[in-house]
Amino acid sequence: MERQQALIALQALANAARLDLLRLLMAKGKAGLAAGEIGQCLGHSPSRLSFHLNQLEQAGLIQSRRDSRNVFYSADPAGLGGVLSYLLNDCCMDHPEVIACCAGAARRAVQVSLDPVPDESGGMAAP
Amino acid sequence: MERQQALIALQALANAARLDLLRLLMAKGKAGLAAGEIGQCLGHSPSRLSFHLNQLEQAGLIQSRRDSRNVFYSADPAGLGGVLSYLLNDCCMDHPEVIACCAGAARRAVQVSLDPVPDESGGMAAP
DNA sequence: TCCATATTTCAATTACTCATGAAGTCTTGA
DNA sequence: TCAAGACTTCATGAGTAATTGAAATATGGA
Repeated sequence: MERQQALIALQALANAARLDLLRLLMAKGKAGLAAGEIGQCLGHSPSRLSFHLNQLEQAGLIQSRRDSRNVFYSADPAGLGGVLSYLLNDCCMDHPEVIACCAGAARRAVQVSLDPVPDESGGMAAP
Repeated sequence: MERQQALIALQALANAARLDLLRLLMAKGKAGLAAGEIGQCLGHSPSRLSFHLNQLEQAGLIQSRRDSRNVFYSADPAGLGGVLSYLLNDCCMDHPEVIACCAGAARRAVQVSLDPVPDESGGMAAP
């Protein structure tokens, strides 16, 4: 991820309404949630909600798909992953202490995403 | 790290000048850099620089100490670590796919900071 | 076709962030 | 104690972001 893209994503994250939104969508997984349901969950007006959803989508942090009358929004894990990766690798140059501070998460990360790999015969991580 | 604190840190990060600042200070390590030198490196006016340094300090991302006439600023690795940890753990609930996206960093993280992770199947896909 | 539901867009307003330059504080050395 | 250096703070103005409510755009069903 490039600096400019990371900056856009950080700006998207730097807002309470949007952070709540992302958190909710992360919890809901791939299926996501219809805009109306999100609005009910968080108590936002339709236009306010639409505004923030749009910001998050522009930033590559969420995705949308239309299903009949509803528009379903879901978190894009790669988007947030990219931001984290940018901060960790590029901005901090993998500074050991930064890493140590989120090592709990990082460790689970490795165990979750890397451990179950049986061999490397062309097999990639299965996300 | 709590949501409110994470939000403040994200707001601090969501600015090009401050991201550059943090990156520079990360590179300079514990010793840090005097405000004047930073200003020369990045070409900011004193008041502009002071404004952004203050934002970063309020957010817990950098620290300052006075040494004679100079004020030295240095990155606080725990601060950024906290934000990353918040995003990874609390916001994403350790979502495997998010984690996979920064697994390269995470993996180095674990290797650098923690006892060895039991994974010798070697060639993981580096994202 | 007409209506109801779901969501987005628009315009206006308010609130906030950032840059600038002048003035102020702190510290050191003459 | 005075002057200079190194920063910070303050006041102002420009630009940007966020909220609101009304109007517009889809979509599906009677």
